[in-house]
Amino acid sequence: MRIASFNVNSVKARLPALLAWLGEARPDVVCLQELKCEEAGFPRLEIEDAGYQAAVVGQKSYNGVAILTRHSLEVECRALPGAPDDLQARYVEALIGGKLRVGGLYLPNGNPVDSEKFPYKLNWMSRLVERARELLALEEMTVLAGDYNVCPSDGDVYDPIAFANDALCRRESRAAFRRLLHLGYVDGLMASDPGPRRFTYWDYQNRAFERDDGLRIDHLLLSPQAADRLVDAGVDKGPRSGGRPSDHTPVWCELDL
DNA sequence: ATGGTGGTTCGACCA
Repeated sequence: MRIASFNVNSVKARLPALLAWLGEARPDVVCLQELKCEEAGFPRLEIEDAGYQAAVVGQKSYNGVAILTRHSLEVECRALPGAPDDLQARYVEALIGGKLRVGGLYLPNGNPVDSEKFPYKLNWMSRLVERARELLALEEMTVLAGDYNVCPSDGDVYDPIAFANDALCRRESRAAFRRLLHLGYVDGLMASDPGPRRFTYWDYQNRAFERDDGLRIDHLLLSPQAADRLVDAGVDKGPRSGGRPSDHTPVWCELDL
């Protein structure tokens, strides 16, 4: 079972590239972020023609997440618990094939750090830690996949000094990410394929991709039951290399179920 | 020193 996360930066603008990648990579499950459309505008027919069911949580213009799968799909959750007045479309959770739980998330960016956006990010992360704790108690195979907007360490940043005060690298952001690891979740890519410069995002500006000036901010966190089944993981730079790319590229892992 | 990219949406915000 291959599970991937892909921030598409508009599912409509990325539809040809997304369909091409689904056809080549044929993942069993894909978590998408930054759909930038409401559920009614999601290209459901085209995705279904490619062989995927979709659980979609959207909003106009910003954010938006989905879980696509070639297997059975039961939606468990359409928002992160703990803030019923938070209408930002950033979390969706589903049971895949009746045996794998997948949470797809788009964590707030948090910049600039002196605005209300940074405390919103930290509050969102606290709620994610609580949900992750609840899920751990179920003792299921679970994957929390998405754009975390956190570089866990300086090795995940092409220029750590320039990003030292960025919301993606701040001590508070990294501490909250580590709380997920301390609960017992495993960083799938680091467990299977560690090493420097495993970036998943490159800015559109300054030829960042060509220079490999990137960040590792897209992550797959595995519950112990899922981590015990981990056989491989990687970053697929193909979609970032093609025409009209997203600024992110997919990260994936394979579980032996 | 400035602006540099791209998406949504049509001025400005977000990343």
